[in-house]
Amino acid sequence: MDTENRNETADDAEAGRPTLKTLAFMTGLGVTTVSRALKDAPEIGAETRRRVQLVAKQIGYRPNRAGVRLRTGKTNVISLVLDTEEQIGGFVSDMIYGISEALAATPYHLIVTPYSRNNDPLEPVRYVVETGSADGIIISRTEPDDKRVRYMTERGFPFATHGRTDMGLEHPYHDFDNHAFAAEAVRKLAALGRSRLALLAPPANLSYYHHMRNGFAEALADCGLAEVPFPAATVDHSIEQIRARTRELLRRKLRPDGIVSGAGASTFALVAGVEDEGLGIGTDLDIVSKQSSRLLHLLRPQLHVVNEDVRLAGSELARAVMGRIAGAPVASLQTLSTPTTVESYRPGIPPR
Amino acid sequence: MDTENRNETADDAEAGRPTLKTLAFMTGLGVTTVSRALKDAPEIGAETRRRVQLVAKQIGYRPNRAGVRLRTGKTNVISLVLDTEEQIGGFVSDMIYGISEALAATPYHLIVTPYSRNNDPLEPVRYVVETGSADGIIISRTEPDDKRVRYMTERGFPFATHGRTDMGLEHPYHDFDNHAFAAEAVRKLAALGRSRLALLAPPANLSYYHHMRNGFAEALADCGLAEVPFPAATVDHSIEQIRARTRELLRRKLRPDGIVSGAGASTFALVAGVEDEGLGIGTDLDIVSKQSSRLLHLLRPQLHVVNEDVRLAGSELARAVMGRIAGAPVASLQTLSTPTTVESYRPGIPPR
DNA sequence: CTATCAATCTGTAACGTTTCAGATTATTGT
DNA sequence: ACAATAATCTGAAACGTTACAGATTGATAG
Repeated sequence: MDTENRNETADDAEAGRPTLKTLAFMTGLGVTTVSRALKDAPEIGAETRRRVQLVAKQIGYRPNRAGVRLRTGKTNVISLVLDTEEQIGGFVSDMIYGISEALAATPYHLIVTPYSRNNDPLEPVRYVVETGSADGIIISRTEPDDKRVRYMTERGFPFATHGRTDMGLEHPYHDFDNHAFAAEAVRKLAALGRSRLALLAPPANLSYYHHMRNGFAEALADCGLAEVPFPAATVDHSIEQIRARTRELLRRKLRPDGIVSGAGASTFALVAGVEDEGLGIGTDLDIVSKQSSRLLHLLRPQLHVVNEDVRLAGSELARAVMGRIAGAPVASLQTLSTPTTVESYRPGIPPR
Repeated sequence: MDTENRNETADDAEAGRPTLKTLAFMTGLGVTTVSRALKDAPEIGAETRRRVQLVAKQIGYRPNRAGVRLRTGKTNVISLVLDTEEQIGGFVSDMIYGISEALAATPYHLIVTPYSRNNDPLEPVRYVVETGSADGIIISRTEPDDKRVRYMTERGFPFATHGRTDMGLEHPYHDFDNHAFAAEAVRKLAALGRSRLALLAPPANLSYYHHMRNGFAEALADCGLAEVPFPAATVDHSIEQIRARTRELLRRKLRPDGIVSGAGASTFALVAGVEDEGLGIGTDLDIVSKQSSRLLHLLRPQLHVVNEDVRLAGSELARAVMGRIAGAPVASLQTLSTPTTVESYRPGIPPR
């Protein structure tokens, strides 16, 4: 037998990164056999399998991603589609860390696909799907009737959304229970004896606007409290805008004595506006705010906060897309994160 | 001539995403010609070139990345190597936005390669280099004598660092001038009549620790001021730790009347510590802090701040790696960002 | 009129992987 | 002893791209 010339000469396997051919040469097997042995295919002898895998481990074989991708179409990439107009707040870092965490023990890589809020949000999604540059997509800023969700669903492209939709389509998602958050917040303010509440809400096109608004409205009704409308500002506005609008809000004849804020960074502006008007947090009015980074109690200890774990959201979303790719039932890929109870610190007493 | 059967039949070019073969079929040319026409190779007729490019644009041809990558080894990917233990502060978001901005008009994609600070920082770099999963790398948390820099330099692998090194190796970098920042900060405090200054510095292993420290020390000497040592805390410590250490610092017999803080998030903790001790910012002592998000003047208007544009850093770094990949001279890929002058707001007066 | 040359174009092979359709054994039943 | 079968293994082809080494044409020079 001409072992000498079975799979090219030894030279081929010499330099550079080991490939299947290298393994084939070293084991004396065919490249096909090696390929199958590595993925535990059934028709490979137990000993051969072990032998191949041993050698592969020894020489540190890593499948060439381009080869796999070209042949199979599988990219082993998850794309995080990001709005780069995102306001201050660092929300995104945690999300990325969370995703990375979930991807760490898998062959998946994370690729960031940016878009500007001013452009069509469908554009980056279409790009990824059309060019097949990822196996799955994670999107945020989800809308009740979301073009992107429809697009990907129609094409059977795996994805998970940060936030739910409301269009009769089942798909993987992770969401923070903003309904519960707002309701909790209102009840807290009620317990504090506040009665005229305002809500600094998300922009009205996003899904969680409705959740938060409904939770707010329901709890308001439950507790018999009144709303002071505050439609002029959303958590998407700039710090300066929110600050200015807050001042206007507080100059009304019937100003609120309690505010629920949907985002940590916005609360910075809110507080500034309140104090610009010579009012005191915890005295003239109370604020309950959601936050993702734990800075608010350092801003003003009198603030009441509810923590949103965005890192967790990232992990969950990554798990969800991977689940979808692997064909898991969608129902098992939908998670809702329940807000913690409202945390309050007594002024002057540092938290544990 | 058997045009009928030149490059397979029409069927091949029918379904799915267009490839070079599709274009070859449509134009009646060979696949090689099409490939060259698209990249403006010299030996292609002017008309042919135009014709091919027109058709390509019309049908929305996009080169298959896996094909290119397999054939040429070029990935068209930049890897951002990230420490996922990063403290609060959202620093990373801006960096990513900046990089995305610079990559937007290029064929490059951004991939995030995470690592835990507890593990070997060389590990993710080695992974990328060994598997060839990117054409270039961006790293941060640069050290004066940086293993990663040495590793990549030895292998001729393109990279850019956020922060400079000091090991006699030329390489692309972007850095914020922390020396100038610290010096500016000290001068500001001197001008405010402060005389005993402390520095909340970065961890001592990082390059910019030395820059900041030296700037601090030099300006201190220039102004004839004294230092109150504060080695117990760094900007990498947790909020709680910094807060506690700050309290200890302020309980010393000779406490500082001015503090320079190297990071925005740390300043939150610093302020809390100061106020825990019953001292007032702007009265008992002044603080000059660096910040990347513009929240500090909302925390306490009395704070003096210098802004670091991390988004810009991201763009510059991306440009630098791409330059390196394209073979630009290293000297042209080293940028230093000069700090703005110290911004101060008078209490109660909202900033423009 | 032929040889040379430049200008265009072309097919083949290769990158590393997986799938397909066998080929080679060894094992079994009769 | 022989065919049938199961258990292993195998080469060739293909994914889409680019580099290499020509082929074809028309024009130019001798």
